[in-house]
Amino acid sequence: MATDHRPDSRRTLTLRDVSEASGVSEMTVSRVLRNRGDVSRSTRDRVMKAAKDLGYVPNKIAGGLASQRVNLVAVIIPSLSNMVFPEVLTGISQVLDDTGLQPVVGVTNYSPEREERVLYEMLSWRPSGVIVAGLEHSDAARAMLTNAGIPIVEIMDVDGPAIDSVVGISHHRAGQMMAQTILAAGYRRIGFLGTQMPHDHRARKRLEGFTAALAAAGLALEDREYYDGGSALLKGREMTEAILSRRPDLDFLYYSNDMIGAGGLLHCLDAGIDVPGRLGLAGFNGVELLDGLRVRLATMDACRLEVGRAAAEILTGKTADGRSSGVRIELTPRLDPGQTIRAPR
Amino acid sequence: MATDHRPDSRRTLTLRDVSEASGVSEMTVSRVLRNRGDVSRSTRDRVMKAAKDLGYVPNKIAGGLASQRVNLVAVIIPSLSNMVFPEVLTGISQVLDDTGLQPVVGVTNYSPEREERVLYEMLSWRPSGVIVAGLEHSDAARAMLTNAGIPIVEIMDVDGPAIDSVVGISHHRAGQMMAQTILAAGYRRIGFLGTQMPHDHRARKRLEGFTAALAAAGLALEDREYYDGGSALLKGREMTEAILSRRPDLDFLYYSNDMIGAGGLLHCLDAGIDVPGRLGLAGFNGVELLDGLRVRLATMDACRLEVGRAAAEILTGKTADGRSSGVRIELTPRLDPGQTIRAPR
DNA sequence: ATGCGCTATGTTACCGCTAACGGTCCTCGG
DNA sequence: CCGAGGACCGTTAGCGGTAACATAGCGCAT
Repeated sequence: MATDHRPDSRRTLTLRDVSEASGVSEMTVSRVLRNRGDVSRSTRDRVMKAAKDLGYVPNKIAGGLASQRVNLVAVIIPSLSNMVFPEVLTGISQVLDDTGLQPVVGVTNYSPEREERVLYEMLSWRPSGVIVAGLEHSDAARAMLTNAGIPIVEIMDVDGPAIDSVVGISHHRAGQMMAQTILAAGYRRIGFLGTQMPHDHRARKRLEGFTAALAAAGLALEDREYYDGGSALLKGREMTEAILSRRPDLDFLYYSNDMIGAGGLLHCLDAGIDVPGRLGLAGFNGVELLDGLRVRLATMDACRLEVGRAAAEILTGKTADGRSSGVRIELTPRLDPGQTIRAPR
Repeated sequence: MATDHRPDSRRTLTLRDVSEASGVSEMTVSRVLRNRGDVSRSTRDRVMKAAKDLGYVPNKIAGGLASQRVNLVAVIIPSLSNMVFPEVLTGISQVLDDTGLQPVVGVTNYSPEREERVLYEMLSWRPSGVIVAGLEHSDAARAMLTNAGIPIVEIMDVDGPAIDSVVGISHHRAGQMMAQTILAAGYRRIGFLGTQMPHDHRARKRLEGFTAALAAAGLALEDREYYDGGSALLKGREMTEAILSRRPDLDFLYYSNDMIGAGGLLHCLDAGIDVPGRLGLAGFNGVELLDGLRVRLATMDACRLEVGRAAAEILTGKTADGRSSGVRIELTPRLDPGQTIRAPR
């Protein structure tokens, strides 16, 4: 650094400074500041005052090393721009706020390599727990998680073996359920529009469940359209126009997420297409945005907030039996038919 | 914790384990793992192999205490659900990824008390820098920042005195600029729709700049509408309907953010209102979402990505003169007239 | 041979805090 | 009056690394 950052040219404060200022031992100061152990009311007040006057801020680095306990929870998610994950984070924070634990977020950008790096980085801070999105990890990442010696919660997805605890929904079944609903409504020529992300396993599983249900009815997807990057709403519009001009006979479009679904819906409304009569639409995630559209898009809620809360509760031992590992919670997504799937016939 | 988390019943590994496994001193292992100092090729390889085989993960708590350096940058923002902040974060990450520094995010929910708490918590980890949104802080928070002895960058806003460095735009001028554009287009009966957030100082400053420019032209806001919580898009719709039914004579609506602006635009389109002929609209932020609408909303880009990047560059000393404190960067927001402001007359 | 400079490695002394234990009063029942 | 037990506070010994300073070995010019 090129410049000085000691406004008052003092080195940073330590417990010793507070102890000298208040005339007690460092240990007593430590006890006061952590609110632990017996300290008389009078000394407590004196120490508190001294600490505040000096502007003392404890050093958790030193504290963590000494106590072998760190009040951090590593939260590893693929992205922050998806809106789904901030909502999960909100759930986590809600629960963690009451405890001493603090979430630290790492973002992987859907890259296994980055996940590995981020995880390594996080674990090197010796957090007291890890919440990580998804069940798919590199071998190295899996090994790190297994050997970390702390509770691990994999979230968002329950379709596969868990390392320790797991909280989420079955995306396979979610896709299935949506397909069955669509079929029950009489739609038959179905197209899919999704993201070009090989590492979005949950989207993949939804599609697998979806096509499996179609296959069970002797059907297959008629057409697909993928996108990559850019404004999802705009892409949804463009892709919808593209797929419909290619296959005007399609009677249903299944989108891998609500954002492109909303784009598609906007296109259909603008183009004067009869929704849900001639064409049905459905997305996934139950994003708040949809509430603002004139026509409500059919969607499925992935219980993001609840997933976050449950994961945090596991780490804090707030489970039914107080266990903080080996817990498995499968939530059931709610299917909201909105106004873009016609009534079953 | 109720359950055991030592799959292999070993305590967690330390440098000593690696040193014993590779037959060199702990110091040499430390050098290898940090890639610092001279170590022969052969021992380096041996140590690396041992570390990998054991699955050793360094303990940054101990390392940080010993070296008095912590590769963390505290990033303190009001919210994650605003989309603006994740984008700033992206900018920060882009720059920090190349350095050894790692961002740690704290969220304040626009509450000064929470900001103070989060800041205290963050500083207790002794980060090597702080990036904090806004110039308004409690006295205690300001004192902590001043005395932390590390570079501080306040971002998003330059209208006011900075503690150390600052990167952002002038929201006052942004509001002014928008008002002038609107006036130049001939609109005269102007309404405002915004959030009910006393602590969103940037929104407040925009509105102040906006009304100041109106006043300079002898005008004032004709009506206002505020909301609080819920889906911004929907609220935008509802508020727009409400304000227009109350004051059908308004010829322009200025929104405090793009999300409610987009909601308003959708309402107008659905209601068949002539935009921008009879009614003009404008928002703020340049969110990606707008690209997906049939009609592009007038907006102003707050240079979020650039703000994040510049802030991170200051902390890493990547400035013109290598300084990492006392830097001031004012960016100029771009006004995008979109298709909801008519041509100047 | 001598000593210099370099590379490669080891030793020592902490970093700031807390767990664990010890000590000192004081109270109070027997 | 004594000892047990509690309230309160101090002392000691690390936690797992790293900075800073040796130290050992080697090639090479003198």
